[in-house]
Parts: sequence; structure tokens; C-alpha cells
Amino acid sequence: MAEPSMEEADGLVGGSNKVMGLGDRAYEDLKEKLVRGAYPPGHKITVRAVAEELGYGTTPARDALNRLVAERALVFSGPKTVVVPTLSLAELYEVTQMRLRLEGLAAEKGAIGAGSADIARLEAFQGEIDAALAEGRYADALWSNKEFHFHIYGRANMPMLLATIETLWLRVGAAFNDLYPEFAISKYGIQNHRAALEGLRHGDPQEVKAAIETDIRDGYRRLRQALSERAPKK
Amino acid sequence: MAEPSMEEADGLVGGSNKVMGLGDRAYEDLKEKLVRGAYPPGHKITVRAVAEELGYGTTPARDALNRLVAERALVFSGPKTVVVPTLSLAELYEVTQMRLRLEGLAAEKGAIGAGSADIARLEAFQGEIDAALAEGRYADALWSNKEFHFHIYGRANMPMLLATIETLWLRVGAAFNDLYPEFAISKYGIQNHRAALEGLRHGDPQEVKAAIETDIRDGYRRLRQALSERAPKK
DNA sequence: CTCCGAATTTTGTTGCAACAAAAATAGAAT
DNA sequence: ATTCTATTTTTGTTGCAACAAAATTCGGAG
Repeated sequence: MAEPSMEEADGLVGGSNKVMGLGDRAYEDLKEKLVRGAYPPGHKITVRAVAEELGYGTTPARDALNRLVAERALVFSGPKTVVVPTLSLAELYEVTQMRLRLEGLAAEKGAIGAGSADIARLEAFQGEIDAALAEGRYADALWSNKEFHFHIYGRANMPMLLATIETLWLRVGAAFNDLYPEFAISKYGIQNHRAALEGLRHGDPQEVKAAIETDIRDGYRRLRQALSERAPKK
Repeated sequence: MAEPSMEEADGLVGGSNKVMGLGDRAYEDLKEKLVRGAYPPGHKITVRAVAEELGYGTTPARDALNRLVAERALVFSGPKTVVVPTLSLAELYEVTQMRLRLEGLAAEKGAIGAGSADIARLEAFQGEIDAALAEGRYADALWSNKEFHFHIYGRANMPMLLATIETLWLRVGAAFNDLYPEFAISKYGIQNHRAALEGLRHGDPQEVKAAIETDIRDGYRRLRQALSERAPKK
């Protein structure tokens, strides 16, 4: 049973072979820290700081930064300053629109030919989400939520699509990690996931697609509200 | 009248400010060469060759290569070898599916609020396409075609979306440039563009979206056929 | 207390040499 | 001829120092 493995080398390895250099390692490390919310939005990230923090030289650190900037997981606030991004209302809307199309596509294609093994796996993820949520382990719930989504997307066998979706998740993850936990998942999310599972059981890709889209829309509403309630912050 | 400017610094500069270093220049140069078909698919690209060819040091050349690889405009054929990619049928299908969703979105949003100035501009682009086509200047036709599409997309004011679409165009452009000219545009394309213009005049975003999607689908069919007819090549 | 400008520190970039590893090449054996 | 192996060349990566430019700090003027 082949694991979709969203833990692969971030999408660069799309079936090709590439030696993992320090630069890629640094990229993975930094990405991990970003998505885990190690730095608050607005925090300045410098090449030398990353180099020392991760224990690599300045070249790999620079490579990682450049890559993250290209993916917009980090943004310039000045000619020479990169910071963890903040998502404006407009940007959140834009990312959501892209997610709807792209993840809708991935869900639809991924649903085709899904078997009971997939369903069992997804139910396991959902169980982890429920458990984590019940115990207040929001970070774990978020992680399992990601696994749930990407297990479906991964089945589509569309590496480019998957990589693009991942950058979108990284974009919102990095910007919202400071307030995400409380808002990210709720009974709505659970309900949408159950709907997706139903669609999988029925062998109806459109039903799965619709459920995922609703999930994205629900998340958008919550994020949007969180954003407007967020104090203008000194 | 603000120019949408698809000639901007490749999408990195999404409203932020960033100093253009040699690395970015090298990236632009290489990208240009790729989209112009300077290298045939399968051609090996090395850091030092690029450095000398473009007249930069090895560091900027390496930066450019890394970035192009991250965007999949260049791919690894071995642990240390990057080549101009070939698009498999599966990859062409994947790119097309993504283009349909993303460019459909961009067309729909870009159509909203389009005025007579936009229509005039688009008609001018179409005129250039017709003229170039009539005279056999396929490269120019391709260029004007790109301008036509991106003028609409640019109106949507969605920088992330636009950057993503551009990488998709680069991906197929680099892989197909050797046989693209004869197949890229035909009376179908013209007809689709006219339909898009009609939608713009009616102020009907859905009509524009449908026209663009048909355009993408027509192009896909032609490319697909060209791909299967392509000799297995020694 | 605020604002502005000069001095100082920090920071990204670039070229380069050294190194390890991969790719190309040449040759030998079957 | 073909395949496999050894040798040679090519190639990407990395660390580092120097440099120009930007960010920050600090004072002083209003």
C-alpha cells in the first residue's frame, strides 16, 4: 500500500532524482518552523540568523530563504528585509479562490477509484483529529487535518498540482499560526470531512469535491472573522 | 491608464519592493531564452555554462537555475543534471487541468468591470495576432496571444494567481517551443478570442470565462496530437 | 515629545577556490 | 559490436571574505 507521502522532499522531487543538499535541508527546517508558528507574522528573517540557528553555512541558508520568498511563504518588507507575511483580507480571499479551484480539482480526481483502504485511513485521521481536538492539542489536530486533505489530494497523482496546493497551505499557515488553533477546526470541519467520506463511499467524486469546497469556505469565514477582529496591533 | 505589465519582475515583486540583483537578471534572461525555444527539450543546462553565456558569476547563475527548477521550468534528469523538460501526456493533462481552473478564475475576475479601453487594447492585440499569423511570424503571434490573455488576467488584481499561471505557461512553453508555432494558434483561437471580447462587451464574466476555457481546451487538443505524432526521437 | 539627519551596524550579494560526487570517456574483455 | 570497468573531466555545493547598500541607532534641533 503506497503511502502518498506528503512528507516527501516538498514537491521538488516529482518523480525525478535529486540529491538532497544542505540547502534543501535548511528549506525543510525553516518551512517546518514557519508552519509551526515559530515566528510571529512581521518577524524579520535574516540569512545569517537562519544560518546560525539551523547550524548551516550562509549559502544553504540563503538558498532556503530565496526559495521561501519565491513561494511567497516569506515576503519583502524592504529592499533587503524579508519577514513572515501577514495576510490581508484581499490576499486571504485570493488564496481561498485558488484553493477552491485547485483543491476542488485534486479532491475530484483523488476520489476516483478510492478503495476501502483509503477510507479506513481517512477515518483514522479523522479519529486523530477528534481526539486531538477533545484534548485541546490544536497543533496535532491541524496536522491530522492536513493529512486528511492531502491523502485525498495525493491519490490524484498530480505532482504539480499537489506542490502548488502545498505552497498555498504554507502561505496561510505561516500567516495565521498565531491565532489559527482556536479557529481552524470545529464541528463544521468534522461535518465536512464526514460528507467527504460519504462521497468516497458512494464513489461520487463530485460529492467529495463539494464537501472539500465547503470545508474550505467554512475555514475562510472563520479566518476572515479572526482577521477583522484582530487588533490593529501596535 | 495603468498597464497590467506582465513584464514585471516575474511575479516576485507582488506589491513589495525588492532590489533586482544579478540573480534575478539571470533568471529573467534564462527564462526568456527558454520560452523563446533557445534550447531543445532534453538539452542539458549547467551552472557554469549559464554563467559564461549570460556573463554573470556562478552564484547568480546558480540562483537562476534553482529558481527555474523550483518552478519546474527545468527538471532533473539525474542527481546533478538539469535539462529542459519534456512534457508527457500525463503532465500535459495535469497542466491543462490546472490552467482551466486557474485561468478560468482569472478570466472571470478580470472580466468584471472591464471598460472600453480594455476592449480596445485587446482588439489591438488580436489585430497583431492576425497580422503576425498572416505573415508567418509565429513567435510574434505567440507573444501577442500571451499579451491578450494576460491583459484580462491582470485586471483581476490577484498577483499570486497571476504568478502561478505564468509558471504554467513557462512550463508548457519551454517543452513545446520546438513544435509549438504551427499548432499554437489557428482560426479556433481567433474564434475563442472573439467570443471572449463579446463577453467583455456584454459585461458577462461567465461568458468570458467560458471562452477562455474553450481556448485552453482547443490548444490542449492540438498539443496533445502534436505530442503523440512526435517521433520517439533517437 | 517628535522629527530629522548623520554615524554605525547589519545585511544581502557576489566571486571564488576547494571538495566530493556524478557524468563522460576511453579501453579492455567477451 | 557490446558491455562493463577504470580513468578523467565536468559539475553542483558550500564556506568565506569583501563590498555596497540598507536598516538601525543615536543626538540634537525645533
